[in-house]
Amino acid sequence: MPDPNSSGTPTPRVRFAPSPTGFLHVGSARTFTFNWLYARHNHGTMVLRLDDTDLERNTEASVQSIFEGLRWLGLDWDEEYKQSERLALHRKQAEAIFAKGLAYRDFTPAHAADEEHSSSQGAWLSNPGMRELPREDSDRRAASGEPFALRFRVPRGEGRILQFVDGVYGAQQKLADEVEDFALLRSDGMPTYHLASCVDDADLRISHIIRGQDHLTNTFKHLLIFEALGEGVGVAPPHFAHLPLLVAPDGTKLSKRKHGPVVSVTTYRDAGFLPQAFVNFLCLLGWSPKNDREFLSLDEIRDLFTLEGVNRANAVVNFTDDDPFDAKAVWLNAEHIRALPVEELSRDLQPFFEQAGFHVSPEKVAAVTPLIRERIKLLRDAVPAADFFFLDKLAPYDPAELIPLKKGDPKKQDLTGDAALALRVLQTALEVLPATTFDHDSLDKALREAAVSLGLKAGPMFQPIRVAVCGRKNAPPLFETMVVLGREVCLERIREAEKNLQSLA
RNA sequence: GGCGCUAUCGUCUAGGGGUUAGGACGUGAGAUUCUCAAUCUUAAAACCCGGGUUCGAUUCCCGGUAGCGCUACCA
Repeated sequence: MPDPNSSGTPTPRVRFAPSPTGFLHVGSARTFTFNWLYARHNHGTMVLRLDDTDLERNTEASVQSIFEGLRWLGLDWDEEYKQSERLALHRKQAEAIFAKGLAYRDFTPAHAADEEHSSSQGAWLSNPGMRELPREDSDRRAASGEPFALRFRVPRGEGRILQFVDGVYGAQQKLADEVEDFALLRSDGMPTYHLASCVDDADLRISHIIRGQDHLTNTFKHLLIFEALGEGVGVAPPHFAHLPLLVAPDGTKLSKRKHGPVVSVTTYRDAGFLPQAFVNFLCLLGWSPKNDREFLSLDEIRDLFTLEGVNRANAVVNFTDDDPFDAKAVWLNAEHIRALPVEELSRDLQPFFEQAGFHVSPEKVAAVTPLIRERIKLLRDAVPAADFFFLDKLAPYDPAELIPLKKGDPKKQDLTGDAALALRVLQTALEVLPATTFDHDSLDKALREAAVSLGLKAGPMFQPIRVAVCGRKNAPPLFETMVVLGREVCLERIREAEKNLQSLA
């Protein structure tokens, strides 16, 4: 790691600050990923901070599920904090801000405030009665135990302009008069998000805040808080960079309530996404390497990642009712599956077979993996793609499948004649196979020779055997499949097929 | 309502004062193969609208429209 003092710019410190109110959301996963990329690209520090100041909604189960999701992504972090353990600091800072006269106590009961705000036509900006309440009255009421919220005293009537340069959206400014007197402390004494987050960002010396664009306008409030923090002139605010939001096809922000499990990273994991594929997909939503490449490894993304590459428009995650996954995510997953060494893929596949009830040896899975690798897009596809390798007895299938169809004209099928042909194919296979070595080349040679002797092309020759052996028409290449299955299983299944075919005729 | 942000194929995006507006996914067609898949070729598919500025705007500016976000004692 470079010495922060050796260059003009210190190494960045970024943070990901989820609030544990449910499972890890794909939007959160992307925010985490972008922070991680920024940190690792710049040799900085990644901080994970649980923003759990909302006691009502936070649960331990959610904390666990967020960690689970983050671990699955395979991205690490360097420091870890829990906001709820830092309450003393938040309160102390709130008091300091109050002591400076930059905040005031608002004794309006919470529910009453709600009504007032919603009934007022224009935007609610402040509570003049409370903002102007003399200090002695305020102290007296507080001392008597009357509950109050602490509100920031936003500068008014001064024409004060709040401004910052966003790393993605560029120069931003807003009149302070248009910012409402937001709460710092709730009436139960707990800090709000705005206060806790800024206090912690300052205390943890966060240099860059990279977060969702839904915080863009909140940033003006945060600027005010940073200014109110610390001794004299306040604390220099960190750099801000806001990320375009991930939205559903209906254009609204992805939400757990509205869009269900499709917004949870565990849904992707359970369906058999590879974490690197998922991360690859996430990065392409709102960021571009600008080199026409889309299939990228994590290392490549990390090397290419810059804030300049971040787009400003919201990105649609294109799922439907029929298919919960964006087609591009699925395609990328298939690409990453093919890029994986067989041993690794085989290891990743094992739990999916187990879960489907196939208690099969790793050796068997390893043998099957190369045969299905190009035929699956999600890891879970491996189960239906490979089940016939593991079944003792094939599931019943339509014996008519054993009969090869003539191309282009399935209706003019001479069913009985073709059935007889298929039967001869199977019988021939039964004659040839016992004497054939079960490796690819020998099977290839033996069966092709048999085809010639029957006056058949490869297609009509192989289909009956394939269906007999796999129980269906679409399957991996025949010879490799037969090798994995072994001679005994193949012969047995072909005999069974022969029986089925005879019963048909 | 107020304030802010955004606007290129169906989706993700590149681009940028003069281009045949590029790529990817998906979709259609074809090739190849023992089926499927993979692969290859190919087709259809976009600059929100209106004004400016300019010799020339999709690109710059303004306005409109639309979408999104914030407007909580949620984060």
